[in-house]
Amino acid sequence: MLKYQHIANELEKYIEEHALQQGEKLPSLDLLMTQFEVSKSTITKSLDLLEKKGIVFQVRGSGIFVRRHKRKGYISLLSNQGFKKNLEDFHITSEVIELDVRKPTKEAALNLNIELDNDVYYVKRVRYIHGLTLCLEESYFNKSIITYLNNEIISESIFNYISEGLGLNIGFADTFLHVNKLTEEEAKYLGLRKGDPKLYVESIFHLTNGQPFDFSKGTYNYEQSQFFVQTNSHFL
Amino acid sequence: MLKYQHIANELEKYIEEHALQQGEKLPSLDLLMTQFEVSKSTITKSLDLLEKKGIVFQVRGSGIFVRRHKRKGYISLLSNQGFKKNLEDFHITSEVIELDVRKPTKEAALNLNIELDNDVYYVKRVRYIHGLTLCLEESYFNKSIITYLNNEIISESIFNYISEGLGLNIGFADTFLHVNKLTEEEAKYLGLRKGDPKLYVESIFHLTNGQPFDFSKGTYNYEQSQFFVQTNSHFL
DNA sequence: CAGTGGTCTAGACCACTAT
DNA sequence: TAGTGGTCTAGACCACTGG
Repeated sequence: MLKYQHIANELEKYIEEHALQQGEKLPSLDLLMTQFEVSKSTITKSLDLLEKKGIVFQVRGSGIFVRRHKRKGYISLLSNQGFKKNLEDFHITSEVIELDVRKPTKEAALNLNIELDNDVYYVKRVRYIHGLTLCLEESYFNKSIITYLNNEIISESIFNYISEGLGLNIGFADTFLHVNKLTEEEAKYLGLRKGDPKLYVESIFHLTNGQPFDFSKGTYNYEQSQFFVQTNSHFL
Repeated sequence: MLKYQHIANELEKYIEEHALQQGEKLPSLDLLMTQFEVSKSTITKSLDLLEKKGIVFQVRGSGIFVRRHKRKGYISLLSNQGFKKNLEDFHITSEVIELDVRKPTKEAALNLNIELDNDVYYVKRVRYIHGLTLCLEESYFNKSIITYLNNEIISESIFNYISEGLGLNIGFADTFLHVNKLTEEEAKYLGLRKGDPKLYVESIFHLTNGQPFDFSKGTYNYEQSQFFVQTNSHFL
């Protein structure tokens, strides 16, 4: 493991275990340098990583502080992997409705950057949070990248299988959000009524080399839809 | 201006002016080093910044590539500053409904981390996008930080005034999203009907030193609500 | 195996904060 | 003005990609 990643993990663990709250101060750069026996740049890199993740903020001339909001029960729009990572805190389960190999729709082909006669894995699932319907999701996986899927895999964490099982490196994702009214079919799956509000989410996931491998469309139950996003300074 | 910021700006401008598309390659690190006459770390820092912003992605052993999605008309949930920055592309206007100094609600006091008897500026606005109602927004500004506001300022960009006019450094924000049904009052302001879907957004903005200065609650017109978020590798 | 990006170091110097 | 974080350099060495 890389030094700066290791240090970042240690610091994150430290914050977690000591239940540090927003605004609490971490040791100074100098101290961390000597404690971890690395150069200043390496510590800086660790802290930049934690800052990107929204876990700390650094104030020149003052110190390094914990960043942590107070609200519980919100799902991060960023720490995502089809949301699995923080779903461990959330008891998420899935019911698979369809799984097969087929040709992509025009829309899927466009978003996956493939031809209409290439194969994709098509997955349709209902996902539950604490036993309540969270969303109805359709996914298209580029079969020339994701070469094999089965029922067991997609009931668990697909993204974990992609990294560990297939040895692929997941890079980045683009996510598009709309608010709209439920259709009759969607309402049925979610246990709501036609015309009720929905959050509609499309995501395109890419490997580190930029190739899109997953195009997903999800319709979220508005009653369970509490999301949050952390924004950093360079955006403001 | 810092070197790495300057270089990042130049590269961003270059990508913009040459209308480079997703996947197009930028010059190698070595080339950039010699062109800009800086050390490798400085170039790396520039590129890391652009990567954070979702403008490029780097592939070890291969090169530096432009990252850019294809969809138009989406508002970034991150490049926000109350959304002003990318609103320049969007012709946003505001109508001020209320502006006064008052005591905060419990909710506002909690989120701004102040006492109930401290003063806040209260601002209520309807915001329009291309002349259509985008959202109804209520904001609470900590008056001990934002010492003065008037109608002219809040019709323009509040955040610009805070940085330029007041010389304050805006640091980071936490944003919480819900989907729900419009109340009668909200529907009236947005020109929709009671019970229609809404996106409800709460944001807490902080200075670089971690002090919250603005708590805002916005109700978005679902017909104009198209948002996107870019996720980077360290989250996946 | 050549080219390209990533990690890490040691150290100089700068900019801001708190007291 | 002491303490603390931020920028920048020059260079060594590592890890991955692609022909």
